[in-house]
Amino acid sequence: MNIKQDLPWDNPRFRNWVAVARACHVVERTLAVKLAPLDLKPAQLDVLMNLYRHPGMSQHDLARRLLVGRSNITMLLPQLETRGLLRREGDEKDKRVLRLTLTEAGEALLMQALKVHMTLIEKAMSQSTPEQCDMIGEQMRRVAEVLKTA
Amino acid sequence: MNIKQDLPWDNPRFRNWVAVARACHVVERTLAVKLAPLDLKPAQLDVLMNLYRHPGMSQHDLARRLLVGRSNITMLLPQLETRGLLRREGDEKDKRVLRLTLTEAGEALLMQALKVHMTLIEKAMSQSTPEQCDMIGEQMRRVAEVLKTA
DNA sequence: ATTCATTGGTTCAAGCATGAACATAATAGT
DNA sequence: ACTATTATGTTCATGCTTGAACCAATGAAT
Repeated sequence: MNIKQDLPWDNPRFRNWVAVARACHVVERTLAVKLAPLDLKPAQLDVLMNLYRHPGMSQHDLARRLLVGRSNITMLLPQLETRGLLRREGDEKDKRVLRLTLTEAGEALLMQALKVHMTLIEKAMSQSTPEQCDMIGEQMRRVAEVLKTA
Repeated sequence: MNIKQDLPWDNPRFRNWVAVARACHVVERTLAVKLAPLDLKPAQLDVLMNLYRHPGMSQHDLARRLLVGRSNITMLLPQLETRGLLRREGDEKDKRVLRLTLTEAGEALLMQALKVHMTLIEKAMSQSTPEQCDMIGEQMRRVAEVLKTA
């Protein structure tokens, strides 16, 4: 009858998820600091990474991949475009969509930023064995999957 | 010599961390939606949770625990205070600090919000065995620990 | 063909988080 | 006792993200 009997803090799943969230927060924050010398924010790095792996993406595709709103992309891209890091070119077939590709400069900056990002992640995950690391990734992919229908 | 040889996407640690970040993002977003009926944001819930577990905290302590700037707390609290969810009272000994405590209403709302949060986390982590879950929590605590000195 | 609905993108106002600059209180060094 | 340093909290300007309203292009239905 005591409501405090099943408080979340006694629940392993809850306690452990809090740890996940905190770790993410710390990594994000640290990444922002480490990227500052390149004049890049984590969100912008995400854009460059996705365009590198999927050249010719539309803005809508990019938004869905980054889990953000379309308007966010609209606000984000001009900064990168005027810096000459990417190109936006209208699609021939469908005059609504804008195809996005990295420029040479964009790729070059991305490579620098990736080095920073990699180093950080290496350090963060250095405590886990490869098996543990894979297991974590596997479970987290399931989390995202499960919540798609929620 | 090929720069693409050790691109991050071929690195298990990197790939798996991306999964962690995405899962966090999805959970955060879903939580925001589920909390909307209570007129609570995730950040506000974090405040209530921490005050429940550590009554009499100062604003500075709260900020550090939430991994957030002090000014953020200053901006966040008035909303909750005017809603009658918490009290801010000056410390007797040290006239700089403000001691924070939940009100009855604050605790009541917290309990409702916790039910929502719990349900979400249960669903998210339902795919993991207790052992996997504990291992994940353990590794993530280490991540946060390792990056304190970075 | 002509509507009607859908889709890609933009604009805009509002809400949050941040960091720097500030004010005040406490403390340490002399 | 007096100055200098540190610590708590606030203010403010800036920038990011969001969601709703909007426009233009496409596709579907009759």
